[in-house]
Amino acid sequence: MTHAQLRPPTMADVARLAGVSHQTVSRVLGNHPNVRDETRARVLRVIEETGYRRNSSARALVTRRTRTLGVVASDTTLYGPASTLFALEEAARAEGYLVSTVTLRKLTMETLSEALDHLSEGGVEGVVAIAPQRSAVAELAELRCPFPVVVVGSGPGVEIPSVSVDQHLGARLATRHLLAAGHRNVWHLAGPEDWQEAADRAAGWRATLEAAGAEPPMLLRGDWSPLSGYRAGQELAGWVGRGLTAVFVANDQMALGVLRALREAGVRTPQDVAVVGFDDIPESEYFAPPLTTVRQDFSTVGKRGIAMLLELIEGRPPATARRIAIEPQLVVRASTFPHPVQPEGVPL
Amino acid sequence: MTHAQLRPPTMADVARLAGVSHQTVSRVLGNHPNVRDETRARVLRVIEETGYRRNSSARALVTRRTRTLGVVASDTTLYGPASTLFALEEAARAEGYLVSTVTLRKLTMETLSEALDHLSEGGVEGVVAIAPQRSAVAELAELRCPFPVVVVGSGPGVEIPSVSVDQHLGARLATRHLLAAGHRNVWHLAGPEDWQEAADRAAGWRATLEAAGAEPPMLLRGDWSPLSGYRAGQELAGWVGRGLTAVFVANDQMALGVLRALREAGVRTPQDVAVVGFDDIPESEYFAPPLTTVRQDFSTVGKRGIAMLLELIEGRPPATARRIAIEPQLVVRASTFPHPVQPEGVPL
DNA sequence: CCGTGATTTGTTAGCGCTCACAATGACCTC
DNA sequence: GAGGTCATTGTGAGCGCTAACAAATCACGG
Repeated sequence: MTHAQLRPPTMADVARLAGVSHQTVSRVLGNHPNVRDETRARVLRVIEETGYRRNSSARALVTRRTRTLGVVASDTTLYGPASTLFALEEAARAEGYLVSTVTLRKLTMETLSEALDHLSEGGVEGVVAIAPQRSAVAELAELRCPFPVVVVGSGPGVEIPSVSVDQHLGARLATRHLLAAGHRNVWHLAGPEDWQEAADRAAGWRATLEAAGAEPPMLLRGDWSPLSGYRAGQELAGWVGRGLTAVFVANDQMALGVLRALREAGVRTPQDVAVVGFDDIPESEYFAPPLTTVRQDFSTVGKRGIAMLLELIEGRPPATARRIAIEPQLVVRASTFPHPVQPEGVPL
Repeated sequence: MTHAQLRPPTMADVARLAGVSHQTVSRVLGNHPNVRDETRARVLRVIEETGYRRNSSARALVTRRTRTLGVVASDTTLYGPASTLFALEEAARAEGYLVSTVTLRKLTMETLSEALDHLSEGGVEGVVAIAPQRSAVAELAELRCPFPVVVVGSGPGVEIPSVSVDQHLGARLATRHLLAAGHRNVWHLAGPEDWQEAADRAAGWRATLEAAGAEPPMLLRGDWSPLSGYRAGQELAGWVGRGLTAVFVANDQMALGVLRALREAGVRTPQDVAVVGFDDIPESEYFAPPLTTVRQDFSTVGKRGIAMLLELIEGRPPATARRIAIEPQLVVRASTFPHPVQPEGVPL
């Protein structure tokens, strides 16, 4: 590894060594057509020899393009945000952009504003916010930003360009699956009230039950963590034998906690209580029992999010709508019985 | 949200509006002491009104500091890398640096080299590589880089500055715990051969057994995934009753698969076979049964990694060694029995 | 052998900022 | 009141690059 020579070579250095003007070097690097092959080869050889690299700051200064995008995220150790982050970076890199990330411990107006400031200092041309909390997104709309912002992971209902998975549909798929398997009713362990996704999933669950003529039972709340699922599971165990036969849990991690609580209470899954999760984290297939869940395509979310942001940056006419919803998919495993009895008409 | 005015205001604009020279504006922004309070206030007011922001490219061009660090990672949906990434970004931001990430699907010489190129184009001042694979790290040492590189997560045995958790110690803690609980021998499901961490954990396991006078049994290999753990678990189940009473699994995800396979084979944990994992992912506490495992402090890894990189960048005399190993910690849960019998002397 | 147009190369002027240094004025000291 | 110090402000140069334009070179038909 060689580095830290006192002064890295400049374009002028390369030009001198190759016996051309700096502009010719610039043309070679820019793949300009009107350069004689022999000249190009000579310049490239000198570049190779000296290890020359264009100074990105000087370039950005004159072109007014930093080719850097920002991403603001939180909870990146969770599967969903981590996958989204990954997909965003990959999509941006494919377009020749660099991605700078700021990861927040908690998403509030201050932290969000600081994050945007920090990214702005870094000269990003636009920002994608992985912001699943409603309050944060609302504030995002207020903030005065010198660059475009796209929100990812917060459904519609915001005034900002957004890309997200159709949570309402996912919840309908999950609930319908349980009803179709013969359950008369479905309980729901929801995520934090402030999260758009949690609200959408709860709404989809409620709508499906009502459409099927079932009275939605008491709604429980967790905070996405296995622990909160465990606590809710203990409460749910108390309702077994009193009408509880199926639970739709708003994410897989909480479902894991629920499974443990039920198991410890002597409740069998799926014989006594069927459980459906949401996310399809890699571990879900190996839970006890393997978890039926709803899979989200984060990769598509990332690609579409970057595509939308670039449209905004480059001022292109919008090729797509400013609000995109991507379809999730039900993955059936052993924590539910697949359609043992076809019950009375469940509308799709 | 306001943006995309045709030309953002420059320092000269602010200077004109405030009736001062551009240099005075620069001084205000740089918190220079010798500016009269009244002048400073006037300048700040104009900055506020115009929404002026310093052009980071122009600044970087003249200061030769982009205040941007790069991170190369792979498998960022795994708990370990994701946590490390998070910790790195947080530590860098605390020092006023921006972090640009490149996430690789697979870590090879080409992809790594491309990633460093991409970051270099973006003008990073240094790079942290979350590179747990030995081959990749070896190549990193060969690559000619115009900036310093620090490796994180690959133990010692590389020629590059590195920060990592002491995997050997972690494996010793796990194995010793099982021996201390009365097991005569401990099996091991290792990670991929190419991974430094996998090798270190296997070495620690072997060393502990040999020190205790036990003959290390056949070593199994997985690829970190729950599925590979499940397959290995099926094989392990066949050895129950033939000397297998304890397994040390090289990560929690594989341990999850092992637990499922054992359960399906009618083997009870921990009564028939005790299991220890590695990582302490948030889910481990809710496995069936809750998993005894080894916790790694990724946050410290991140902080130390950034600290080391900044030392290298700023050419400071090394305040710390160029190879740092951080102590992991055993977390005992229900998948093992804690010390029911104190067996013949197990050396620490 | 010169004019015409295409190709290839060089020259100049900034991009917006910070640094080094010069200039100004206020305030002291003897 | 001359000379010195300090705090405050301004001036000019230049970081390394690209864009626009100017100049040189070449091919070739008349």
